[in-house]
Amino acid sequence: MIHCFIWQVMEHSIRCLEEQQDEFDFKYQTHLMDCEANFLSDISAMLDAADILCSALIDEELVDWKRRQQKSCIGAPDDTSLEHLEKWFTQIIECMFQLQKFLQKLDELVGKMTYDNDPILVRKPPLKSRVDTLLTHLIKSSFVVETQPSMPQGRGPLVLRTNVQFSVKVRLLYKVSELNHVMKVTVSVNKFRKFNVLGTLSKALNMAESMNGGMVADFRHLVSPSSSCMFINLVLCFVQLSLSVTEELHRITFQTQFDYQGLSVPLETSSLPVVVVSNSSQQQSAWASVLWFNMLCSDPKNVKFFETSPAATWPQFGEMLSWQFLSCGKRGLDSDQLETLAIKLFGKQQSYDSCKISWTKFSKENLPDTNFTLWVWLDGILTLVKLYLSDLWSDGSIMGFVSKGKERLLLKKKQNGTFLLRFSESIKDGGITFSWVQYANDGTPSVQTVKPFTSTDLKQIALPDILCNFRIMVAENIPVNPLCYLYPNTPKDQAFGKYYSEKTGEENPYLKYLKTKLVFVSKE
Amino acid sequence: MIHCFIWQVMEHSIRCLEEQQDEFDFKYQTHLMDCEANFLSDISAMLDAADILCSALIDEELVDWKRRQQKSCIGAPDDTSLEHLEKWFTQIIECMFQLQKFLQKLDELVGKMTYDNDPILVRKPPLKSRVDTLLTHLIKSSFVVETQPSMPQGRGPLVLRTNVQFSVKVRLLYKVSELNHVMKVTVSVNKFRKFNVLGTLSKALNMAESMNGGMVADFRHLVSPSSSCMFINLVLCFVQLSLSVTEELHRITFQTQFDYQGLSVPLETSSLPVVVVSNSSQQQSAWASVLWFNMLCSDPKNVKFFETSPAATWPQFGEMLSWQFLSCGKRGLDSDQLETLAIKLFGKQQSYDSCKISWTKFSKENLPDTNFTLWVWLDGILTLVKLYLSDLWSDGSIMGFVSKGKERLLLKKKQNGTFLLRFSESIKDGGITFSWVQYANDGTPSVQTVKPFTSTDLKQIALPDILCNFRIMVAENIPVNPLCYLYPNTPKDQAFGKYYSEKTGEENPYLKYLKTKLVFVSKE
DNA sequence: ACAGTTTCCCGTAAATGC
DNA sequence: TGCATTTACGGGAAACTG
Repeated sequence: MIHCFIWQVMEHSIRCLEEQQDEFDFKYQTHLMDCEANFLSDISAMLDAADILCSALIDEELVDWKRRQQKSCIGAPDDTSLEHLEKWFTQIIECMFQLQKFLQKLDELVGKMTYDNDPILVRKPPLKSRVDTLLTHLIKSSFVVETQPSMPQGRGPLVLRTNVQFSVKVRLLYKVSELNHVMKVTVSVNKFRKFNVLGTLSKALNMAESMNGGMVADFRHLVSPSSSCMFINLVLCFVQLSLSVTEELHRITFQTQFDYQGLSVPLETSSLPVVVVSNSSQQQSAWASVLWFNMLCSDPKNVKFFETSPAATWPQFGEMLSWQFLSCGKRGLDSDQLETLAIKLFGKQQSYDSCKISWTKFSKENLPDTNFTLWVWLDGILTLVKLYLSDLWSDGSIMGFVSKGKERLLLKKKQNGTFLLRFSESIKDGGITFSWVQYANDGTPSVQTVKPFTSTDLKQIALPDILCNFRIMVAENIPVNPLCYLYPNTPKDQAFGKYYSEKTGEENPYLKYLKTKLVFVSKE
Repeated sequence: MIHCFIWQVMEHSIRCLEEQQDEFDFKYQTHLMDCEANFLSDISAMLDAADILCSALIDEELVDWKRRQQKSCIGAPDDTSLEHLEKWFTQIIECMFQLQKFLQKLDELVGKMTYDNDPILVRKPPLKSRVDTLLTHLIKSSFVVETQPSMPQGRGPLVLRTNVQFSVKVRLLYKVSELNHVMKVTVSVNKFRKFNVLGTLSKALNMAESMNGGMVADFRHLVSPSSSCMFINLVLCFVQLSLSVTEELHRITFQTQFDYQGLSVPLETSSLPVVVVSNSSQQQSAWASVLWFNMLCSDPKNVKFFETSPAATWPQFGEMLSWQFLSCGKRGLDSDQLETLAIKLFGKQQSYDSCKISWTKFSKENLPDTNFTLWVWLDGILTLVKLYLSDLWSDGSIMGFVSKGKERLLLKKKQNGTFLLRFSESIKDGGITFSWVQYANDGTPSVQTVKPFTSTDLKQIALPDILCNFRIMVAENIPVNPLCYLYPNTPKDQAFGKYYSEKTGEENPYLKYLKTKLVFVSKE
């Protein structure tokens, strides 16, 4: 909303600037001799307007975009398109170049016929310098990382693995075809540990490679070289003593030179901090670091972030968690689910807004009665959802986060055969279980829970099929399926029918054989 | 048997040679002046004996050992220890060096006091030359590849993968501690395709590294370099047009220099042909090539072996197949199983001894009514046996290769619930199925077969557990296990009971949960 | 388009370092 | 010795290449 308004203002301001310029142009053509002083005043006024525009653009819009990009990296559904920014940067920069040209024309005129006290002699140089400063500032700011470093199949950006390709896009927000393929960008990685970028270390900005027409360079490959350490490394190691590899933040820096219209500006930008791992077993904790950094810190240069143990408020943390589920299963966490988690973390409270969770609690200390951390637990569930449960999760069929006590309360109020799906709290790599209510002959309800299914199980048989075919051997040795209604009262087949993979078995060519079916059974 | 005899003869001959030498030594000390001529004759006689010994050793024993090594590479249970050969080579070479020394001593004597027609002047040089020739021949022959190139986790030797380490041992059969760590060996690979050996291209022979005390060098890493082709490659490509990568045979050659006791001999030896693959998906056909080569060809230099389409006789082929099962499951193929295969290949015959199977039939042409070759079929079964059935296979509980017709005949003669295990003929990656006989109320037997289980199934549940828990839902919806006796009449639990993994389920910590069990069921 | 071949790289296991 | 980190590489899939 606010953005829309700002955009309108922006558009309007830029149009004004352009109109001013047209007017100026007209005056220049017709009345130059008469009113030089006026022109200079006009230019000055235009620069005042441009100053304001620039700071709106660079200090607000661009900063906002960078924050949106950061949040988007960790799963927030924010818009990160650069369309508007590119348009504005291009227009303002074009205007400034025009102004620069007018000032040059004035120089030529001055050369032809000058007189004492000519206001141009006195007032022009500071104007020219203002234009140069503005242009330089604009162009420097327009060199940005459009797509943060990421591995093609990685779970998210900003986690890189040695000896595996990654790509990153840098671009100029000033779109001018003359510069296409001309600017060479070089990359470097700060070397806490010993990393080198392999492959082409410099590459030309290339308009064609960008999806939306910007100028782009992409780079690949990070390797641990075999060269020996330098002394400087030892010092850094000392400073970083307590940090693990996945808490080491690295900046990938891009440098290039802007040479155009007589203006020469060295450009530099850098990625958000990246975490470098050597094996995919480290990706889980690497991603935790990326989440934590981008949730809490907007300064990409702050590579010492993890030296101070930073804490998050519950609202920040809950929102970030919700983004993770959004990324993995196209649905965030609802308020009940979030409350279950808040109670798990802080105990029952009036409000959780001022509760804080530390980095240590998130990813270092084990949860009570387990040998894994909060993040390991949640990430196991996220992985399970992503790989095997995304349909059910996005349907909202999985209550997921609900305490055993609350589960019992909920089910006991419902009809026989009502069940719900809940994530295991005691399984490290993600487990999902179901509980159902059944009534004894005397009408007393009892709630039963099955041993949680893990990714190993779900790889074999999809959860809807498990629910469909689950049987309990009752006393007479007759198998019975105790699941009828998904809580609160959706008939099982209505909730899951579309995912049953049954009908199969026909396509197999072994018609002379008896078909077998793999099913889970329980003995009561 | 024959070998034992030869060994005895060898031992004896060497002892004779040594005794002759002692005698000679004695004479030399006491009567030299008297009977030079006799000495020369003695030396000559000794050389005659040594000649015979050498050719027995080099042309027979060493050749036999090399053939045994070749067969052992493809799974034959042959002994490939080098103990005896090392002993004999060492003893003979030591003798020869002694002789050489005596002849040198004679030189010194001749220097002191010579007379015309001294027989030494005339007869000694040819003797010395014979000693040198023999020694050179012995030492050249004693440089051998003790362990053929293989990857640590490879399925067998002689298949190497680019960018994966392999090791190979070369050694001298002449054991002399003075040479330990002195001889540098260099490796090279003939470059049909563009391979380079990375890492240390030369390495010192090292006594310590050998398990049994010989001298050993091992090498690692084969990589495809990025350098461009040479013209010569084009020519070779043309010649090799119809050969696939896995039919390209490469020789790894080792060179070194023997310098000892004034004798200097350049040594060279090479591995059996190796097949180089770039991905494990090529290992199957690579191993087929290695099998075929080493079954049929004893000339390691014959890298053009696959240019002529070589055929094997059924006895050769069947034996080789049996070795494969021996390697994978500690039991070869019995005559019934081999006959089933022979019938499958050649139809019913009186004798299969003169039947031939071509390389094409083995590994190029698809089996009738399938889209895979004979080797792909067999290798799938071998893999299944190795990974999931080695116990049952080595127990002999798996009949495996039996035609459906014969199966029916066998079972119909047996009591109700008799079953047997058979490999699927129609599944590419190995499948095993069971068939059982059951009698209708009127006493007519019928044979039923279940859909084959593949490695995917057996990864989930071991075959003994499948047999134990298999149920058929009979009309009243009551599950019944139709399997009672393993053919001919072993009670099921007696054959498989020791492998049931049941009793488990206790160790899991989810006691509050209902335990589930994954089982295969069939509807009749 | 396509098949043979290689490259890429995930994830397990083992090795290495500290 | 135990834990943190890296290396090795099997095997599935994608990319390459004639």
